[in-house]
Amino acid sequence: MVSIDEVARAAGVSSATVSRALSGRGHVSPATRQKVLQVADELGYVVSSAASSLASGRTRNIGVMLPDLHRWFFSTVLTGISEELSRRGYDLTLYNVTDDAQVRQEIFSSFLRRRRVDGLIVVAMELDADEIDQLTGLGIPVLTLGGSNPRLPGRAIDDHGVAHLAVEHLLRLGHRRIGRIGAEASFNRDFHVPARRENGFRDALAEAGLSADRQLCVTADFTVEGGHRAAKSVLGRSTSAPTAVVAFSDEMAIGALLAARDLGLEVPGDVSVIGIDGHDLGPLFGLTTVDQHPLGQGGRAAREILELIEGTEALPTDDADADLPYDLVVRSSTSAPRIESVSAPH
Amino acid sequence: MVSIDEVARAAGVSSATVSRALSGRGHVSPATRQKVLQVADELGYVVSSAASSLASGRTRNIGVMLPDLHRWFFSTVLTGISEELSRRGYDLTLYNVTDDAQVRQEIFSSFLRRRRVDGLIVVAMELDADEIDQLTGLGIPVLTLGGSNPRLPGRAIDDHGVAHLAVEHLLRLGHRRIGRIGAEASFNRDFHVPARRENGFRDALAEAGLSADRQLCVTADFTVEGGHRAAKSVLGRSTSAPTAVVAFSDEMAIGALLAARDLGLEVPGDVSVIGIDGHDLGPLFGLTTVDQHPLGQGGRAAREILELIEGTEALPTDDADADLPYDLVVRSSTSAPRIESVSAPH
DNA sequence: CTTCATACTGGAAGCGCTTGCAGTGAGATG
DNA sequence: CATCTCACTGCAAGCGCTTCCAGTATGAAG
Repeated sequence: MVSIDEVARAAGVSSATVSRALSGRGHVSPATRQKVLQVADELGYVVSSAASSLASGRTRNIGVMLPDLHRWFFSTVLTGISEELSRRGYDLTLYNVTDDAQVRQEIFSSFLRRRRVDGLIVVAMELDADEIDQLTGLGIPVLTLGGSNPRLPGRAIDDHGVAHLAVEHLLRLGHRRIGRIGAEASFNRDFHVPARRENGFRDALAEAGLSADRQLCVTADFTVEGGHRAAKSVLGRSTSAPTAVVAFSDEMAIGALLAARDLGLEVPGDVSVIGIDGHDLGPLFGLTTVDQHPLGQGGRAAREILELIEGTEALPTDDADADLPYDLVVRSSTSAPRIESVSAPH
Repeated sequence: MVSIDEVARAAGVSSATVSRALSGRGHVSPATRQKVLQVADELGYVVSSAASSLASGRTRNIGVMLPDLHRWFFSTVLTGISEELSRRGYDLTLYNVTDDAQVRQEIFSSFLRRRRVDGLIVVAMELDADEIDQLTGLGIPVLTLGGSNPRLPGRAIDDHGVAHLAVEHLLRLGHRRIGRIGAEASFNRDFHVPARRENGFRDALAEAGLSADRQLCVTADFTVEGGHRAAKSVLGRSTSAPTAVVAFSDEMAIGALLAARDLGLEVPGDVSVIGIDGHDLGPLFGLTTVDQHPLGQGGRAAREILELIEGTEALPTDDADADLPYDLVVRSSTSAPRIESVSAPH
């Protein structure tokens, strides 16, 4: 492995100058820089991250903490983060927090404290007070994504608004009996997300003079299987089945679509289904959804954490509280309910 | 941030002894070790990875390179690796290689050369000679998974055998017109995998005195959507449609299942479908598959790379060439073909 | 021509650990 | 009792960079 001294010797300068030429910090004459760059390239010199980190305190590495690689949303956000970071020359260290409490504990008390990262992006995790203390005690920028926490800066979509929009869409189509596939509170994941969506769901109904029918509201675990199971119980009702269902994730919505088929129900004829996320498979299933652009969220989070780290100027705080964008994408899984359901004659 | 010297002072020993007590290298009396451990814990001391790496040459960090986080197989393997590594106190740096040739080039020529990792696991990637040179030039253990390469040690399933087993299953059920959803060669991914499965497919047919019908063999991109599209073209044939289809991934098989439904075909009545992988959603779809246990593959790869790095004994080479295990899992997507197809009267 | 500011460069002091080496003391051996 | 062995410990030299500081040269300003 070639060291900075070899480059310095070959270029006829000091190692200090090589360091400055390569990092862009400090003054180096154009000619010298040119020469150093060329020599470094010829020799295949790449700075040792350990030595550089130790001397400078910078690691050029970002940590990403998330609760479950298997959910589409997380792997998509991670992809977005990863692409942006590699474009900017940063490495990515993954902290995949499992349901094992001891592993989780270990991540907070040991892994993160090795000073391996310059910044941390925490995706959709519910953190307790101790954990937040540990994160703030790290002395590095921490950004949350999709799980807002008053003590930590971060971005999230307006979960209330997202659910509200989904329900609104169904109401506008004329639905009045609307089911809901929500989510259970989970040890690892942010339980505020389902709670806020729940409120959006209820408020939208309330504004239309309706109230949520407890029997049409079930919970699942954000997965296709969970959504399938939950939908079966709601849609399989012999009496007063809903004419539409809103699922709090696209994966659950897809599960609901499959459940409807299994039950011999036509979508959207017998029942409309709307999800939240913007899943890749949405087009294939014709799924109407509220797209929250997870890939873009990841890229944006990456850009913002780098801004926090490298930013010469102060953070654009005016922009800092802006909610992330989301859009209703109408496909073929929603339509007006069959005429007999629209208004019950009295 | 507390340093090793502070721990040393508080414990009344030298920093050398603290280092030895915490790392377990060298001799430390039980009493001293006890004391150091206790003090370190009280002070919340965690070793600085940069300083430790620079001094020792070890990083306690493993790199994982894979071509696409979105495919179920990769995120599952990654989960398996991640769990095992965190259990062993290792960090994980992710190299998510995109289709962008420049990004890929950059990963090989810069990112990997920062000496940030003690070992590298390369999952299902096709590497050219230059890239392999660059990997071997890293001076660290490199392990491939699911994309065997003669110049790099690694594990893979017997792809020929896997496809052979899938076809065998269909043949045993009495199928004779068997379609195939294979995969296109891709810039990033290992194109030997589809090629070997193709051979397994053909050989199994040949052993039954059959040959592959070109018109029933299509390719896709390993995704649900791709499988859906491909299956539509094969199953939608007005004449001589296959009675069974083998897909080279479960995601494509699921796509095929959906396509069959869209076409009004019953599975397995009108057409049997079998996949390869062991996808989480297999049970939900009743998908018959050849399970290759990706989670276990990840864990095993992690264990092996650590063995390569820390291993006191030589690698158990007798075991080194063993293929990874796989199993036929029969569910409800395969059955005997309808009687009229079994043997055409002449 | 002198004075100053400024661009550029090199020397050298760390960054916070690990580990080779040497020293100490205690138990084992003859 | 002398000698040896060996577990234990501390000292100090790095690991390969970054960056402060000081020194030189150059051009501008007075």
